[in-house]
Amino acid sequence: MTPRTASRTTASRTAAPRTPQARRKELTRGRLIDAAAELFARKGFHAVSAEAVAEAADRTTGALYSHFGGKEGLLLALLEVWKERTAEELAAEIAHSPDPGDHFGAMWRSLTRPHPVRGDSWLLLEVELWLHAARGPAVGPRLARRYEEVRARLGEGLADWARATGTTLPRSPEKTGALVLGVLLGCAMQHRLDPDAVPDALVVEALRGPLGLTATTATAPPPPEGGPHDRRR
Amino acid sequence: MTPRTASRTTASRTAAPRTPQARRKELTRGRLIDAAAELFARKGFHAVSAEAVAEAADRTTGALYSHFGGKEGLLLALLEVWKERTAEELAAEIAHSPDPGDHFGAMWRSLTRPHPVRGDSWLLLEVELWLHAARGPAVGPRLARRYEEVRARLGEGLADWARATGTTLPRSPEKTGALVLGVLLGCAMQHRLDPDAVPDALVVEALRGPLGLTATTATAPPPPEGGPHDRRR
DNA sequence: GTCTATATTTCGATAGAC
DNA sequence: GTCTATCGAAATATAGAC
Repeated sequence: MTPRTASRTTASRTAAPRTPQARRKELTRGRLIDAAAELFARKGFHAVSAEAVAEAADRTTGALYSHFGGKEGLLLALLEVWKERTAEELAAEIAHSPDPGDHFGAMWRSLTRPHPVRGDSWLLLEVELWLHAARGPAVGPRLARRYEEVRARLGEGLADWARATGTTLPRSPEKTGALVLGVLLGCAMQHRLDPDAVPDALVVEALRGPLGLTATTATAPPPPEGGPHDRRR
Repeated sequence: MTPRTASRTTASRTAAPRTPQARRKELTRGRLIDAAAELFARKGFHAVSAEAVAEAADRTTGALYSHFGGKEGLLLALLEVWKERTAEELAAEIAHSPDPGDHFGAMWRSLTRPHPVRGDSWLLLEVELWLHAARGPAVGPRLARRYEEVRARLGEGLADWARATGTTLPRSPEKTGALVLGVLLGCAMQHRLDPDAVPDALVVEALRGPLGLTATTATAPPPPEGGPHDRRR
């Protein structure tokens, strides 16, 4: 690393910039993106004015337009940062706990519980971005690539675990990742509206299905005997 | 347009009204709600003006405010109609095909394929409404009740099927419905961004998991032999 | 009940000073 | 690069005619 100027061109990656101006620039960028993530998640993209975002970031609309060209550009930049962050967190989480039982529980909790840094708006932003992606061709392909990456990482992590434990995944890693991600997303959305309807244990146990494991495990006792099912909540 | 036959019996229910004024009123209501469903789904609630909705319904903002008091009221009315329609369709679908194999396939296709009457914006509106519900206390409890009803219907339909075939659901109907709905929703959202990543057969097969059926069935051939998994797309 | 017209506010985006 | 000031457009909601 040469701590030289490299004044005009794009600074090397997103590492710490050298000059005070570049520092200020990156700081402003980060503050605007963070504020956008918070506000877009809590109120929605179209319900938030560019001025509100700038104000929340302790900047003005001028800075916002100078950096991103407008609200739409800010959204795209947010998507990229969002993508990187999630990939990093996911990789760290997978590397951390090799047991998919704890792993699934951790993932589920990270989806449903308020996060210390990103608050409880994680799922809201995820869905907000999905809506924009499903509607417009500008955001669509980018978010599609992100989901593809998440599926791949997830699937490979599970494949590694299966290989290590001698098991065999019943499906390709990509398809396994798609199912796991689908269950997590669909259940998290229901959980958000009615937490009691989707207990933690239910999701964690159901996630074993895509891995080819039978659902009968230790956590939940099987139904007593003749009754077709229990109606306990 | 003189209302000659004032057959003013008590206007029973939401059936066809008697007087021309009432007819016109219900027609306007319906047109506004349909236009709102279409536009809210395609562009989002906050991105659509009240005037645009009224225009698409061949009415004016005055009529909209007279009926619903504003855009928010229109959204709430839409939610109620939406709830009834989905419940009816779901009940009809369940009653129609008793085999859950075909049943799941039909449900999945109805989620992912363009519908002749409601177009391809079904999922978009569903997610749009979810976002509003997750954000505001006005919409939240209403949509939560709707999901609860869908889970109950779904679960009971599956419990009936299980009882008829001698099988036993590994979980309560509510929990089974929650899992099935979760898989459908989460997979449909991925499918929307990248249809190839979530093949039809994958979802239909995976939906057997929550029913307690083993995944190895007729549709998909098991992996050849020693290979841990195939990487085919 | 519905329409026309409008009052009031707010938004997105830009120009120019520093 | 960032801020102040501002313009034109568009939004919500209302008032009054029919």
